[in-house]
Amino acid sequence: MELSSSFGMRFRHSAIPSPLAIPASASTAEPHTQTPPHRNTIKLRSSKPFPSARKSATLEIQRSSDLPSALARLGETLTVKDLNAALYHFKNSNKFNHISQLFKWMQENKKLDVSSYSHYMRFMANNLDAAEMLQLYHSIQDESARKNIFVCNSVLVCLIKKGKFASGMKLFQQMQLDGLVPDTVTYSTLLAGCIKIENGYPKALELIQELQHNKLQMDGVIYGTILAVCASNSKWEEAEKYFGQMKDEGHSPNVYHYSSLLNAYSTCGNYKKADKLIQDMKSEGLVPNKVILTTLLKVYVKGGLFDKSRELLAELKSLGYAEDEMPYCILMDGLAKAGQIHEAKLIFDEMIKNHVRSDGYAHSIMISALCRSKLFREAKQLAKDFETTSNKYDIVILNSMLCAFCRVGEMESVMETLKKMDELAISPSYNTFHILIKYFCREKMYLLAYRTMKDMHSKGHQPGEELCSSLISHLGQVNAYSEAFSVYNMLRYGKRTMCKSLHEKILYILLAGHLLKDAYVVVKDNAKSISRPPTKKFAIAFMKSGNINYINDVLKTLHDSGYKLDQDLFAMAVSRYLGEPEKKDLLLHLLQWMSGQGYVVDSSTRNLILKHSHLFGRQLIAEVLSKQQVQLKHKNLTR
DNA sequence: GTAGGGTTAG
Repeated sequence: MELSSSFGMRFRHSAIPSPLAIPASASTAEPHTQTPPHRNTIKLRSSKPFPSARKSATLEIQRSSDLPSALARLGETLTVKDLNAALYHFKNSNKFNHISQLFKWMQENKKLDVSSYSHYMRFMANNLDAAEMLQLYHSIQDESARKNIFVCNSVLVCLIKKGKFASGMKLFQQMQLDGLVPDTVTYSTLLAGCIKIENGYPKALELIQELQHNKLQMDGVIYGTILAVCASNSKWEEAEKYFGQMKDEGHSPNVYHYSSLLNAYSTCGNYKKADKLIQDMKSEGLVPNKVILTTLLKVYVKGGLFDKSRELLAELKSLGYAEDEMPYCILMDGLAKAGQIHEAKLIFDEMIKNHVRSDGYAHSIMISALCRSKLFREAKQLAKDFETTSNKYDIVILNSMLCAFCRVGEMESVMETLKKMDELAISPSYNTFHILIKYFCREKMYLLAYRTMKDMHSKGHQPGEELCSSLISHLGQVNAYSEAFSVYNMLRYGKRTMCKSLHEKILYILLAGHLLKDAYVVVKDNAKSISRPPTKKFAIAFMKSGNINYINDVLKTLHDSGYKLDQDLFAMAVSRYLGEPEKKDLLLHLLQWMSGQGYVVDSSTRNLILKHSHLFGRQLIAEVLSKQQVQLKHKNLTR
């Protein structure tokens, strides 16, 4: 079930309309059967006819408002070079729709060369998504274009910009197999992809090694990129190493290099090194810019130097570098995380007073910080303020608001926020679900919490163990046994690790609900994590009322897991079998198995079996039991 | 006339 359907609404899953949709006229334009009149006449009149005809045709194409028909009329006149120039022209006048129409025509009419592809890919890097770019690349017939360095780099730039590092790397490897010889641009492009990915540093190192193996020289941009990778992976020592190496090789660092090294110092808040770096930078004649000073603020904040941070923020303001919310966000987030929530709020208030541009980050930080400090009413008030003053929503601000509304228990505002999410076609995230499920649990709406978790799971989010564990307990308490088991299974078959005690917890719940078959699955898969008392409880329950066909299996499973079976269990099993004579084979099987494992039935059970032996075949029963007797005597003798 | 690098929330 859908999360939103709990509230009588649905999240839309509308496909994003492509801004590049090509009008049908582009491909279905009437072919012009008539030869344009001026073409032949010019040809006859002039000894150098084409340049001027082409020039006017090029101009007409460039100015055309109906590009497809202009192309149908004049396209033939133009050379590939002219068409490439037109692409360039459209790019300069930001006519991206024309670029795609023209390129499509060039493809259909096979009037394109290597630079048509590389230019088009460059120009459209922001307008095409990764899949479209890949499709375009793979559609290139011309082998020399497919392994051209400009073309390959352009495709890779697009993939990396769209955050598709893995597919970029895969394509890169394929390109090399196809004969591409990568250059430093290729490597800096791929390295840039390592900045944003998890664990990017080792991947960056591999690329650097490969670059060196290919006898390519590291240049200023490569150094800039690896410094950024170091910074985003909190590796300031490595960043220092590259910074020094770069200078040793004669590349003088620019503000980018300084800002990355500075950023590398920020994670650990090493303000001494940061101050020294700023001094070095100034003595090299470089002037700290907005980014440098904002990053320095981050260093001070991380280092806990809040007075110095406030001074620096004042300096940023006086320089006109605090016109958007970022420096305020850095400081207030740091203050809040250091427990100085009221100091943080002062910075926030100052920001509001100064009418600083905001995309909602500041509100999101403050609302979350207030919630963390359990100041829910203030958090809710800010969420309400944001609603009235802004219309810039994203999933993070929506989650912050939702959290605040949930914490003060304002169901109506919660619903409004979910509705807004739906209207804006912003999909709920992992955090959205967590916030809602926690809220429903607090409100004792356990089945709604359960349905929300099902929804979450079906959308590909793996709920956290703590939340699952608490929901399992609550569902158990309200006798929702199979729902509890369903939550357990989401964890069990998810990628996350789970605490061993959960197996016992669900086992008790399943036993309370008499879901013995499910209980057996839990015991079978996790016998080693379950202690003796619940195992015993399970064994007794199963012998009493579990499916008779599985009784032997259960006993064997318990035995194999190291559980010592006692006489009571055998007595119960035997009495079940005696009640259903058609299961006599199972009883015989059990008695034989017992002999094999050194178990013996006690005398009263033995007598009971003998009393009913006519049902099973006296001879057989006598044989099996006497075998057990021999064993018993042997056992007593050796004791 | 085409290509590559830096800062913010959960």
